[in-house]
Amino acid sequence: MLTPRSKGHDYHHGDLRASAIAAGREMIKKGGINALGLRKVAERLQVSPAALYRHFEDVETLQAEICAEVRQELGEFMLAVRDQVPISRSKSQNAKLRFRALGHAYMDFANKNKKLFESAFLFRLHSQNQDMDGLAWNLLNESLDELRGAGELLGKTDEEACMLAWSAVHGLATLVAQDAIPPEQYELSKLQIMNGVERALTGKVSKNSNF
Amino acid sequence: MLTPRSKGHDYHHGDLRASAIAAGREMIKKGGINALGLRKVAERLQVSPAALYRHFEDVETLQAEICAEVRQELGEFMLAVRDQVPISRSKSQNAKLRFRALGHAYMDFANKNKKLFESAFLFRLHSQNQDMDGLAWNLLNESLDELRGAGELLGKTDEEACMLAWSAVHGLATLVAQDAIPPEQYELSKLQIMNGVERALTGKVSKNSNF
DNA sequence: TGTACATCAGTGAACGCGCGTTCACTGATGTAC
DNA sequence: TGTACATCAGTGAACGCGCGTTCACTGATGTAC
Repeated sequence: MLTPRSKGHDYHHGDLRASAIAAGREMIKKGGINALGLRKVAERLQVSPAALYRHFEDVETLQAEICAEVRQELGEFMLAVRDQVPISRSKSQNAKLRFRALGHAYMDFANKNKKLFESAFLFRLHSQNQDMDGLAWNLLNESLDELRGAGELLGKTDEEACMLAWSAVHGLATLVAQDAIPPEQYELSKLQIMNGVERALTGKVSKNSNF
Repeated sequence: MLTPRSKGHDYHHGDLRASAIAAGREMIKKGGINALGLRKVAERLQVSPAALYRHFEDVETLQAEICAEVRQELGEFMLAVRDQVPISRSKSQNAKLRFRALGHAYMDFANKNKKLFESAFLFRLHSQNQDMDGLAWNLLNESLDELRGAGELLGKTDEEACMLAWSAVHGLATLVAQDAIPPEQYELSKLQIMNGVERALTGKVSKNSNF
């Protein structure tokens, strides 16, 4: 169990809110956004359905909070992967490798968490209607700054860089999450996307770009 | 009414099958895939729910058929837009313009039919699990052949071309369909994608690529 | 330190709803003779 | 050309189901005195 009861008393759950989000997450992970239901979450936590209304206004709120959490996770995963890239001597090389790491992480997350990824972008709270917020988006812009600082973004290219990179990477992520790409073709496709994006941004691609 | 009854007899509908698909399409168009329901379709057509079972095995079949129809429409729209491109003297120019037209059409379709586009790729019949079928995909490959024939695809680039073009264009289409892109930013974004893709494929971009 | 009590997080039963699907049926159509 | 009949596309009533949400309630917790 995610939040074990500390004593023999069953009446109070401990942290029902967090448990509900975790349980809902698992349901979405397995069956997609439609597999999430308030009653099912309650049943899974062995709690009466009404109890959840102490923590969430309605089922849509729960849904939205889970999706927001997943988006956050995606960003954190990208961050972690990027920061695992060994530092290169060359500033340019460093910027490029870190940039590629972000793209890879984004697509890998979608590939490993298909339903979660799909759902996370399907429903948002009204406040966060645009994609141009959130950790992932900020990391991309940070990375483009690094490339720019290293002189790897050409003038005209620069304006387009962000949109192209975002769309291409998000595009393959979407496709793989929806099983529109045969699994055995995924790794190659990922490389192709990153090579293509790098070529579009910098005008060339590092030799032997196998990652 | 989509299929007006020819006489005063109400018992037989005329073409319930086609009407059901059309009605369902409208529902998805307005409210997304979840707005589609067998009973709602029946009510809309002033027909008993059970009548639909003469034409569709179950509600999922209806859903899948509508989605397949939309995917077909998307392809036909792309075809139509591409064939409206005036013929250029240069073979290269021609290939590029026709390629760009396909991309624009794809994204415009998604922008104009957000919910339909979104749904069309969400559910497919088991047979058509992969994206690598359908008119849209074939048109892309055709277009890449034209570019290749005109000597506009470089060796290493060639292998990546298809995946990159598909992902980038599909990516923006997805984003705009999900309202993740501010409407006033759409036209510019679309240009940026096509310029980026063209640069990645050909190594350069036609001057003043405003379309 | 012990008791009274407000607070809060749960219960459990019930609500109405809309859904997909089934079944025995019936009205219209068109074909054979 | 008229009638008998098989075929087929509808009807309408009923089924069970699971859903989100509400309400009056109750058990546990922790704070004031």
